[in-house]
Amino acid sequence: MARRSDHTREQLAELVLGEAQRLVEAEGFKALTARRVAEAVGYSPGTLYNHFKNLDDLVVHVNARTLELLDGELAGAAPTGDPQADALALALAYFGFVERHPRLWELLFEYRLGEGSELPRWFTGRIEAILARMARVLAPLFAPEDTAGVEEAVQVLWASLHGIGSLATSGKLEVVTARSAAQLARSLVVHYVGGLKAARGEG
Amino acid sequence: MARRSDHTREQLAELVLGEAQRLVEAEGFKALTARRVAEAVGYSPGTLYNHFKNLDDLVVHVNARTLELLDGELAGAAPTGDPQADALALALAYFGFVERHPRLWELLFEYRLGEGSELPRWFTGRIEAILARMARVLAPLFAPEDTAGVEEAVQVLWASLHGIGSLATSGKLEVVTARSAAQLARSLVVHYVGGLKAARGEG
DNA sequence: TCCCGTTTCTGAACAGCGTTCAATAAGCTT
DNA sequence: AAGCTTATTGAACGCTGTTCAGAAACGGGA
Repeated sequence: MARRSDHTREQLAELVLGEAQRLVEAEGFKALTARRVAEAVGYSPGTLYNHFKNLDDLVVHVNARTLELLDGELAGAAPTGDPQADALALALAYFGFVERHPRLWELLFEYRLGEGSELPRWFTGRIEAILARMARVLAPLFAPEDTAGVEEAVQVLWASLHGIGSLATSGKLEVVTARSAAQLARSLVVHYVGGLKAARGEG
Repeated sequence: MARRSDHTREQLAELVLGEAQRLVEAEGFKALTARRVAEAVGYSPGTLYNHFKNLDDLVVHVNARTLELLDGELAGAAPTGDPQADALALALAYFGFVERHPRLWELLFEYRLGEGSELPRWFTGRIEAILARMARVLAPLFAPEDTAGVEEAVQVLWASLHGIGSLATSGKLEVVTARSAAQLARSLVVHYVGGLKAARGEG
């Protein structure tokens, strides 16, 4: 029996999250089972349920770490003030992350939680922090009071990048063509933001 | 024991697909289990494996039906010759379908097949037929010989619509705001196609 | 040092999953 | 009616998430 003095509560929770992350990166999220995580950390399956409500809860916490990673990646794309160039830099940084951590990205965005599991507020808050990065670079395209316009554009770009990543990681884009996800992202950002600029120029 | 004269091979396969579809529409794709489908059609679980290679195979066939439905929906959006208006009509028809059949759409695009299951060619062919609809309405925006340009634009729009649908059906967009998927699709199409037009005007 | 209350961990158990396959039943042909 | 072919069965295997009574380990006081 693993003795509880081996790790403090928090150490064990971190250990579990780390092994879960490793497991997903190595074998995809279908390998993330209670028994395999338990084996990896050297505790019994039941112990996991003393630290996480259920597997969905564990997944959410792994995903929180992934969001941290992603946010760090996006922080490397420093805004220049040109919305089109900055949005493109964010999009390319995003796909740099997807390419480096495809399976963590899958767990973050493709894993469907069970019916009983809602995303906690602290989690959606972290997503909003990432969206705020995009909002900042797009803001110059809109009138200062038009926050709804910025929000809409951010959501369109965010969802669209997500779609490109989704089809790319599931192999459903390569089936149709070998064109890379990053190239599609470039086309999306260049022309969508171009369309926004054109609309603003006319209005 | 169900007697084999109750249904011909094809009747039984159709019966299975119909009940599987009903099950998904009613309870989501997590309810699509071999035992429940078997119970619904009045046969034993093992019988399913005489008609389908495995559950993934069954899912692919249900999805083929869904693609049929979707294609029929999109056929209702008759092209007028104006790329922007026609692409928008296709996108709105697409989300009309997503709203009417969210769970079939989930099974089609969010269900991940197992490692051993590749999408059959007849299936990807049907998807390409749908993409061809979008290609036809976008073609006027490009030089006649620029098929690569059309292809890229089609894939960008297809993947982006997918992303909007994905975040919408998983509830990850409503969390941030109540703005509807269709409104985001409208913004995407209007400004992306607008950007394409602007780029063509300059080039 | 011993005891006791508290916390933590265990591992067997339960219900469900996809899938396989020997045995069985049903239908067709002669 | 007998034989042959095909379809169906349902038990079985190894997996899954999750629960919980019992056991083990710890911390504090006597």
